[in-house]
Amino acid sequence: MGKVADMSTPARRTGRPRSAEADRAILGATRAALVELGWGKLTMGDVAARAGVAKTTLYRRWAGKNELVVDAVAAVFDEQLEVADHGSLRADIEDVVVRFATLLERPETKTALMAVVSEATHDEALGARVRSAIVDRQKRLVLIGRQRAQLRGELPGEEDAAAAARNADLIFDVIAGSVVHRLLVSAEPVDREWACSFATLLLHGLAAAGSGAGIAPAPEPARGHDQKPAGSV
Amino acid sequence: MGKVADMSTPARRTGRPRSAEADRAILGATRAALVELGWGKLTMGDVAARAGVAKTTLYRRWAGKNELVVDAVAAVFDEQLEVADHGSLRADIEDVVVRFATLLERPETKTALMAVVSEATHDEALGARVRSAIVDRQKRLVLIGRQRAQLRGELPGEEDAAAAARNADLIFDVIAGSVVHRLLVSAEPVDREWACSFATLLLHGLAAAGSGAGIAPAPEPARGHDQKPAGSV
DNA sequence: CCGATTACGCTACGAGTCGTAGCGTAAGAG
DNA sequence: CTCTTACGCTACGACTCGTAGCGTAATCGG
Repeated sequence: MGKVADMSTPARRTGRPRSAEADRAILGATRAALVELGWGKLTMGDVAARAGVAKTTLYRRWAGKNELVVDAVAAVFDEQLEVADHGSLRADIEDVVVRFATLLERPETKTALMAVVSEATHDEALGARVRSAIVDRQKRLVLIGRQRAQLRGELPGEEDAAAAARNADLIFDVIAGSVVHRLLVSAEPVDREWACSFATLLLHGLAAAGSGAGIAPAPEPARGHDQKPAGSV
Repeated sequence: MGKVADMSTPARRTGRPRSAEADRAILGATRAALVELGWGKLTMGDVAARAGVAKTTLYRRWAGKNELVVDAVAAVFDEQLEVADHGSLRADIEDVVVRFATLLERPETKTALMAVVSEATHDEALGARVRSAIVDRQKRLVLIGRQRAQLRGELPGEEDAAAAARNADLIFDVIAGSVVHRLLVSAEPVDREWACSFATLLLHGLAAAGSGAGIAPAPEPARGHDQKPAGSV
């Protein structure tokens, strides 16, 4: 199921196989523990007890809390990957926003995602794992939506492939970031009204950004890139 | 100096006063420890040692790691609150984006913010503290920017005060969320090019969203096809 | 059926952290 | 000077971590 980084065990043909049911039990127990305890108080021993598994079994499969939680959450994201064609770009955007918000409102994901991202700032391998297991799968939805919109004539086709990729990344960061921030930082609901306002904002931005200029791209040399870090450490 | 939630100690006129220098040393040591160790491995004992302070002193002032880190990070955000008038809405947006990104690229904030937000999903008091100490101060920049743009005639004035507030919240979530996501989740740089693309997206969205409709807000459950943007932009 | 191999459950362990209590001392307030 | 509070220090029980060792269970190749 999850087990994203198990490519490293290609040769294991003999011996007792690992219990697939233990995997399910462990990941489920991890999600349950996340809901009740939160990231900070979640312990490996507790997860093992809930799963009816020895603590050592956990460590045989995952290096630690971080990796375990990534896989536990990734399994949830696997469920929610389909998105129907709603006939218009606006409807598709609103749908993906509400859908993503619903996913984030689940207490398991809510707690875990931010914690894992935080840990990933020191652990590049963990970051890569998060991106491949969770982020990239969501990004696919943006690509699908754009393709549909282009077929409908709602968005202009891309001239440059590189620019298209950059644009898709931008849009994904805007959508996912806005929803996450609204929900987890501002702690306010992503209801249909908000989704509608957000979609309106995005639609106009997209229509313009795709068709080239419109508002002057700002004079470059005007100001330097330099900030004042005002170091305090 | 954060100390956001010390309103609860009004009556302490007698006795030895708390060392203000200890506060500075502790918060500085916390930031340094965050850089080196990250959230996960940061311990109260370590912070105390770095600050040259007894561990008990830490617990006399903060309930635990969460509260301590919030204040330590909030102090950083205090430094970076000014924003100059760059003459155009686009320039102001790009500036605030780059500025915010610079702040988030500092290893202290990078690590701490997400971790604290994660913990806040289980601790409403902590969430409120984060919002009042960090988020709301950033939100002020959005309000200032909008006011300037309205004075310049770049944005229409608001009819409804409630709608104006909702709109400001939306814009703030979009800006902050997008930058955070780009930087911490996608792990890609917020350079001038990205800021420019983002500003373009946002500018067109703003111009349209402010002037009322433009793209039909879509019917509720049974969504049909919508017309394309009326090109008022 | 039989060894070889691997996974599992269990126990135990040292190391490290947590948060608190107790004590004597330092520093302002009245 | 006395009262009150903060500080540094030490020590403590409780807990978590991650690992090691052991006997047992399951599966594969011959």
